[in-house]
Amino acid sequence: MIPIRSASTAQQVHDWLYRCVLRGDLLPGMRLSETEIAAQVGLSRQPVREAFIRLASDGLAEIRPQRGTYIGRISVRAVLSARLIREAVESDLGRMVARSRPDLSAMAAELDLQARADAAGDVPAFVESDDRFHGAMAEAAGHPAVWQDLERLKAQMNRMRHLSMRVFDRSATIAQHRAILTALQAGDGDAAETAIRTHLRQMLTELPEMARTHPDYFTD
Amino acid sequence: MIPIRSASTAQQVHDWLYRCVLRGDLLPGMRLSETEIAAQVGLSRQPVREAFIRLASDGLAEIRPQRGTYIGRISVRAVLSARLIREAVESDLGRMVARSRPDLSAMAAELDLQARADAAGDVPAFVESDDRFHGAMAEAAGHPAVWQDLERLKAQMNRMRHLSMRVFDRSATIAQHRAILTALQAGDGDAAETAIRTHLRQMLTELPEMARTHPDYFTD
DNA sequence: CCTGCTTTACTCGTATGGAAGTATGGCATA
DNA sequence: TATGCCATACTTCCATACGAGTAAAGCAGG
Repeated sequence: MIPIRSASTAQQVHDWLYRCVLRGDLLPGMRLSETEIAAQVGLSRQPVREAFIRLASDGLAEIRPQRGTYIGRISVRAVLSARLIREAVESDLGRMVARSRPDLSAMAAELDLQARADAAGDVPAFVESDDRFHGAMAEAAGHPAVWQDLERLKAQMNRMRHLSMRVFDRSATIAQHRAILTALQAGDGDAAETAIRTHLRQMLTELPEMARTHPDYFTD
Repeated sequence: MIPIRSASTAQQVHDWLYRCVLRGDLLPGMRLSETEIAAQVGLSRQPVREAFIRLASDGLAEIRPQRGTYIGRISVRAVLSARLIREAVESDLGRMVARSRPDLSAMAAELDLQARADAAGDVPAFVESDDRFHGAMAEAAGHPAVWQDLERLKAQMNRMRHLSMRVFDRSATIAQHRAILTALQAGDGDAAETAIRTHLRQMLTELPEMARTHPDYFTD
């Protein structure tokens, strides 16, 4: 028999809240009430409370003792750190891919998806495909586990991107992705690194813009 | 008035357990009982349980529903991922330091500490100074927050190092650190990157060795 | 009108009891 | 002896109750 191993209720609540925060359904600074959520999902406070603890560990919520729990604001510093880490790591991964010349059809497929999502104006689909594009590169480099680690760091970044991708030019992102893929297919490590760094540095201009537009969503 | 804000008891229990795991006082595979720990620290089960949840979020414990909570084994994959990420990030940080030529006395001070700790055979002190050495480089590069992020990923790695540093040649580590510092002081970015990558690749030989020596402490 | 205290309602934090699930040992059986 | 069933003891998980601390509203006094 297949071990379905339904996760604990508290874990399920956490996963639900986690997605809500990343998708922007729960906005920075918003208040989270244990009793309120508990009533919504038909549970007692305890599992909800434990879900909040997990959420705080993710850096997505802030538990202020005896005061209340709030959705954390997007930390500019955290986004910049994650960005720097991504630039360094993905540069190395890109070089590995360029050297070993693996199959890159997965990345190409995501590129097509992005074009369609852009045309349809489906922002969530675009952002998710963007993620999978970079994940596919890590996979092609033979280090899928590294992408798992980056996912955690990227949490804060993703929240911003769900906002910024509504505003900024998505076709520019697609062009940058295409440049990366072309360099990788050509096996040109230097060009790949350059393209990757250029692409990820795009965020350095987007971030201050978003922080200016939505000052109450950001901190630091 | 200074907001002392004594952390919640659950948080204190978590911090205590966290240190115990990293120092190796709690060994991989060991069983953690809510009731037992609760009795030890004179609390009820609930705060201990919440501490376990935090510990699981850190990847240091594994909660098996209705079965028990166990200290997680050291994931070889996680260590390799963290190592790859560190190599990429610290290479970039090293280049930044070499370019901007900031004050590096903090790194030099840690180097001295390591020599003394090695002579005294104080392994924990050595490992902690090793950490601060790398942290000081991130600080010198102007990105202390990046090191904060790496600390989380390094958790699994540190557990291994507390084991391996008892076995392997610590003077070799010191020599590698000296090479890094020398390159940084000279402002030689290429040499710094080479030294950093060489240093961090040392782990690629140590890890399989440790996994072979302590097979029941590792997984993957 | 403004200031300061008091009350009140709310929050999170902890303790405890019961429910559901799992592993283990003993026992009957082949 | 080997095997399968079953009762028991143990675990985590959830619900509930109580306590401590905070914040804000109401009110008295200037």
